[in-house]
Amino acid sequence: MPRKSLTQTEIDIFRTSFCKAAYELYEQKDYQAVTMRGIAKVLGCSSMMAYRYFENKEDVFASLRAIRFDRLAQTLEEVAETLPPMEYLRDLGKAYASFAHTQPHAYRLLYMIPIPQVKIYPELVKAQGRTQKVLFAATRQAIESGDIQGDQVLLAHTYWASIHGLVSLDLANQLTQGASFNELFPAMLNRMFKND
Amino acid sequence: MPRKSLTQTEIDIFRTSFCKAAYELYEQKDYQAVTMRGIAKVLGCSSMMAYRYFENKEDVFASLRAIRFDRLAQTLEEVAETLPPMEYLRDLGKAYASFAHTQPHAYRLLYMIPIPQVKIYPELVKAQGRTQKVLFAATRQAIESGDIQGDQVLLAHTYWASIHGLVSLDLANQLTQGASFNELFPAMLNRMFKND
DNA sequence: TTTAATTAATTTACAGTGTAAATATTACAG
DNA sequence: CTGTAATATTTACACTGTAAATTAATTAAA
Repeated sequence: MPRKSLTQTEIDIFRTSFCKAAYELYEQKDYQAVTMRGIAKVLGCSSMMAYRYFENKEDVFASLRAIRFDRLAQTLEEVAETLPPMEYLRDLGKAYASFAHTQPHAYRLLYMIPIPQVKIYPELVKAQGRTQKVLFAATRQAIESGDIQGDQVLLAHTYWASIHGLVSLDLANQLTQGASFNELFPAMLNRMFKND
Repeated sequence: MPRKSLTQTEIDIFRTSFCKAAYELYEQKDYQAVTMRGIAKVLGCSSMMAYRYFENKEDVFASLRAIRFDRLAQTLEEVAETLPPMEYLRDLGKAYASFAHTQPHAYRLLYMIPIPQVKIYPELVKAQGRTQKVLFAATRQAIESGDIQGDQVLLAHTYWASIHGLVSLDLANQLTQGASFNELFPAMLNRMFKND
């Protein structure tokens, strides 16, 4: 007697297209301009559809974030593992910065828009971990091959933090003083790999 | 015949107390929870008072930002210029991280909350510049004393970016993998100053 | 084929937002 | 007092997220 429930794939399709529309709005304008009603209008459904398949607006953005984190992870995973390991590390850094540079909205979403209670979105935590994993593995390789010495966790974070720092200063328009990212970044990499 | 206009100091007093109330709300909750009506209620004035002495809500936040940037600059300026210059640089880094760590809300406001059209707020640009100036001067000292070699702009940005990167990853809760900021930061400084 | 059941989806409603426009209040010069 | 000009408040509007009420749709049983 009951009406047929939606299959999981049908639900996934809706969630996916909802997220896609949401992200396009976010890219065109900004965070504040993304409204539940606006997204629904793009999809041609009622506003409340969102609340059937998402918890709330924050849940939508958590999904957007998870998707983008996974895409960043994929980008890093696709970097060829050349030898020596230091070259691989450098290529990872380049790929990371390139992702941020070519998709600034995505990068801002990942690191520069506050999300309260990250931990209640396990998919998001998982996607974050996937991104970190690549950098950590590369650092371990470089240590094991003897190219650098030191604690793995420390080295990985130092490397990551430096790149992220430069990228986010750039995206926050803080790189004044006649210093552009494209000049600073290669020089920074050279410096980091100079003597070890 | 006209009613007495407010003096500039009276206007300044209002703007200051309005900003103070706004920042307290921002600290207690978050960006979204700061509303023009809410601030006005704290001050006991009507909501529209804000619009006489501020352009709009964004203008209020630009002021909050400028105030905090100036405070960061002051913190850095107060760091004693010890010798050798490398020690001074290290102390600046510590002070910078300490500011971010003890006042995470302020730091987030400075770097991690998007503000469109920074350039139309000259006071904000000025306060940002004041902060940068200290770091740049210290780097120049270290170069002139021969403690480090290289391009001044590059070195200053590399140093700044690394610290900022670690701080902001920490505030974004991205330092998992059993690595805390308090462990990573001193080790990072040691590494940066090891061989130059 | 009608009917009852049950889920999906929409509509309505509410409290709250930023802020423009209309209104009221105040204080001085004549 | 009265006109004037500045200050301050009130009202109003178009939005927002989302809870609650309602309608629509689809199935299985009678």
